[in-house]
Amino acid sequence: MNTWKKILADSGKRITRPRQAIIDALRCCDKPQSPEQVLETARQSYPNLGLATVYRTLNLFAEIGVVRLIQYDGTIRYAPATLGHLHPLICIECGKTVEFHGDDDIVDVINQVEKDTGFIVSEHLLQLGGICPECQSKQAENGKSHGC
Amino acid sequence: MNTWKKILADSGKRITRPRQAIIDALRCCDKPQSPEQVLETARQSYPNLGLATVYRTLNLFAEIGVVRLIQYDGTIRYAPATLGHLHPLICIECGKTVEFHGDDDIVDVINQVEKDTGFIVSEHLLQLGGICPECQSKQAENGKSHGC
DNA sequence: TTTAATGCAAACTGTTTGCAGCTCT
DNA sequence: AGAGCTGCAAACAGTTTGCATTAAA
Repeated sequence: MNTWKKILADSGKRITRPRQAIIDALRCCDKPQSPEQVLETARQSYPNLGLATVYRTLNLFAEIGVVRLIQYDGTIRYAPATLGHLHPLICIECGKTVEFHGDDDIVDVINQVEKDTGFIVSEHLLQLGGICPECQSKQAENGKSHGC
Repeated sequence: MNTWKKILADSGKRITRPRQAIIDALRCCDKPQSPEQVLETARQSYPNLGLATVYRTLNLFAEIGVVRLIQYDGTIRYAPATLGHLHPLICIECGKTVEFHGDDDIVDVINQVEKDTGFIVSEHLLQLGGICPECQSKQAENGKSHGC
């Protein structure tokens, strides 16, 4: 069974067509999307979806950990959250987002910071940005398309 | 000379009373603030400051690197940016923000990620959250005030 | 059948913009 | 003196909410 369905069911929420469409929309594209973009994409499979539902659903999904908020270009966007604690790596050319697992490594940073500041660190937000392999190739051969 | 004044002057911008008040407001409090909060604070020293000016000034300051945007509680707030590349560490109890220097340490993470993903990593966003020493003491002695 | 979830539209907040007057340099 | 900056108010965009209806369990 798909994990998000299980999480929803376990928290007493319903699995509905709109919610399916929204999850699919988030997954279809590698980029983090704004609510408006999610609406547009999701309407391809469920045409009379409403924007309010998108907002309500994204908030719900964020609460139960099915999607994650990403600070992207000064605004907050949404991307599916892989289980476990992963961090987004965003291509600054095409917006493609992949995830990486960096927790083990930043433990050192956190220990150092705790020692220096006296804080007890319990949360962290880590995002990286760079150029993905595809865009590196494109740049090398001077192409300049922007795909989704 | 204060650094922000130099940066402003060097980019051909003017040093005005409203801008002074806004910088002071950001510095008076350890917490990252919303534009509305900045307005309120800054009006204590410059009463007929307008909200539009706060927005324009914060945007300008962010562009030239005098303030930094911080994702705090789902919204984006502003804090003074210390020169050099520092990261915010935010107390989840009282909101107090201090900065730490973690670049040397996350170089390892970045190297690993580049090897794993093929990305060339050029930017990073790192924020930590936790409990500051003061709030640890307060918790220990069961106090529960929320100061600024 | 029961209650959560939805779609629509209206309300609301936060942010940007146009413009006449002001102020830094 | 002149360009940049400001305050005000109006415009705008993004997000939330109320309510009658629909659909999941």
